[in-house]
Amino acid sequence: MNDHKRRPTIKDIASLAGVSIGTVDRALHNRRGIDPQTRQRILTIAEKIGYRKNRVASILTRKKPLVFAAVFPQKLHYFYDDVRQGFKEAIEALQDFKVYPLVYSVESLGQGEENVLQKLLQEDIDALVLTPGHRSKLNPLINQFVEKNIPVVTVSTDAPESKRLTSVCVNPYQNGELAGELLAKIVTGPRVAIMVGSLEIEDHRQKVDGFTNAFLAMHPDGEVVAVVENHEREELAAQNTEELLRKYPDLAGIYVATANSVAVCKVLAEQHTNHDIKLITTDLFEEMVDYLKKGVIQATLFQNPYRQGWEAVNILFQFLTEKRKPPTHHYLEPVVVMCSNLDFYYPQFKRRVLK
Amino acid sequence: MNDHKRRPTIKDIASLAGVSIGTVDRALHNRRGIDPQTRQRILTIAEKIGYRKNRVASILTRKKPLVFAAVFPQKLHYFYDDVRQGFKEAIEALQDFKVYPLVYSVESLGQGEENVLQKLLQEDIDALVLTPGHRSKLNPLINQFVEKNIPVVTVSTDAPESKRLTSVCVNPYQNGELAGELLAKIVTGPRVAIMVGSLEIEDHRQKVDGFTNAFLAMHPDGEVVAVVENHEREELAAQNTEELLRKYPDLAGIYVATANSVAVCKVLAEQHTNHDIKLITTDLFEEMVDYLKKGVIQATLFQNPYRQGWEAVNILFQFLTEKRKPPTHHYLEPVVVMCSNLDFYYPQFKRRVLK
DNA sequence: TTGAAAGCGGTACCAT
DNA sequence: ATGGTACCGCTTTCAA
Repeated sequence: MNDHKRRPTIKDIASLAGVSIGTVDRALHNRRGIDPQTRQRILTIAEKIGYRKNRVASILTRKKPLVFAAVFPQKLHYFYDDVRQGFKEAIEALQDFKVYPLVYSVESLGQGEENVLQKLLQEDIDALVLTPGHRSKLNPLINQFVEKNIPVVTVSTDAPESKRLTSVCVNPYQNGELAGELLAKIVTGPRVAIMVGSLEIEDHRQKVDGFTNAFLAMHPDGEVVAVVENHEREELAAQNTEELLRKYPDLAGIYVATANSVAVCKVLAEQHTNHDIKLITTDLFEEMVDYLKKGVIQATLFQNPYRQGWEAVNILFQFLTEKRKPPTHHYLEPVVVMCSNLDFYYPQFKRRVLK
Repeated sequence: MNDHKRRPTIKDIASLAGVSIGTVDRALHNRRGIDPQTRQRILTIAEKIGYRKNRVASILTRKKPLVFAAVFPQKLHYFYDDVRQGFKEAIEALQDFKVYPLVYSVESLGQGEENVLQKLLQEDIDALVLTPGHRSKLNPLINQFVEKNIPVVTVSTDAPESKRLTSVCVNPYQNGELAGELLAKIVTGPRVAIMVGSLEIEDHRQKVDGFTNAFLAMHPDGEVVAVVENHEREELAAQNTEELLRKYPDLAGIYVATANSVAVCKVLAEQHTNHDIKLITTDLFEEMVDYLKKGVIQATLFQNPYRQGWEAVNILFQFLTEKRKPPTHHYLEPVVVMCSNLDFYYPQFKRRVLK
């Protein structure tokens, strides 16, 4: 177990096989210009002595840098800025391996992504990270990159029908479940409501499903009395909230499955004296901190945007440098954030850089 | 921002300064045998062109492997096996950098650590990771390693008076706070109790403090009616629990700040019909899973032992390869684990390996 | 004090 | 089809 025996190198293989290191390289990398016999012999030897290539050395000899391109939205700063930051810092940590960032922005999710991707298709990049807004339009574009041998990883949103390598995100269904379980435990009455951005959005629908299932499973006589859409508009969110309060005077909890929860908080903070409504929200940004501390928000489910960007880079790096194929989804854990662990995640959870 | 300009190398510095790369190396590493004038000149140039050494290349030239030694307990398998696993896999991921593990075990925390460390002092190791049991006895030993220029990182427990580089752990006070806040939100009555292993243990005492403060702050008329010690003995834990139930028929919650919570669960599961007691526990292992699913345990605070081992390795690696000094404490986030996010952490949370 | 050169473990390209 | 060798960026040793 405590082995520090020297790792075998191509030289070892070469001398064992009685050939040059050039030939060994040919055999190992399936290059042409080598006798199938010798290749087989070399591969057998390599296998036998447990050869594994030294990535450090092989990277050192790479002449062209690896360029990792990214396309992220600007709007919803609190979220995508963190994704971008994670992306950049992950690359920064890989600088010794000659990895460089090439970052593009679109105004908001789904706005002009095609243009940027078209432009990127001309550039000489080695990998692509993006948050696809319009899947149906983007799928063919994504596939074009893949066909050019440029792996693509989606972040936070997905384009599952495309040939992207993997998707880094928090499983929305699980996220909903966690919210449902938590609210079921906190709530003092059986009736709760859900607010989403839009039920058209797959992510939001899945959160609703996960929440509903978990809440009903955990709460003996629980009931989800309403699912309302705020279409990411503050006034509508406020209006919806007031309506909920009026319509269900005994409402015991609300789960806001989209990031736009501030309007809800405002309404609840004002009406606070009359109702005892437990609020579970999604994501984390500045305006929420006070509401968390004041107890208007009981807990929020954090999706770790910084880490999403970070992980995307590392998945791609591993794929490019050692052909390691990731599973089709790379799910991060949703995190229950309350007052006492807020500091870990706000203003921004800096993953301690590994290596 | 999108720079892929080639990073400057010592060669660049050399030609700019009109010296050989050997001299540049001497200047950069403060080696002897160089004119202070030239050194200064070289350092200025390096600074000006923003030189940063390529760790990949420098590691490649290292002839001797780095040996990372570890001493972990065997008992409390569910916890220390994960720490060990994290330690090993982190090193595995660094194998291209010629890092090798040297793992020793002691039977349980504080049992015979001195012997093992004495033995290790003779060996040619480059770094040491351990879970110090008896601090007072271990401090001088730890310092001996440090004085031999072998950095030491403590994991999960600490030896703060020693010269260890840093300690990787979950801040027990924060852990307690999180428990307190959570229980305050879940509980249906004001009176709760705490069970620890022993109040002699700093870690447990801090959890008690953190819990108490947070619970009282969050719960308007909350009251911590008892703090009992189970001395990590099942019978005692069971006995204590029964006593609590008898003495405080209105008990609304229990926080078990030590890992030994199964006995408590058993008692509560039996008495379940009479009392509505919310239970928050610590750590996660097999026997707890059922109790979580049945709702006997409301939530448990996971301390991510796997990641603790992993992080220790990477902190040491960074320290050794780039002199990066970590802060005196490396706190990991305590994680709220309930049914719906259990899968991420059990049987064992495998951090997706980065790079 | 300084320079030159070998070598780490691969890759790439030339020559044979 | 195969061998030889320069080179990536740095460390280390040996000469000068």
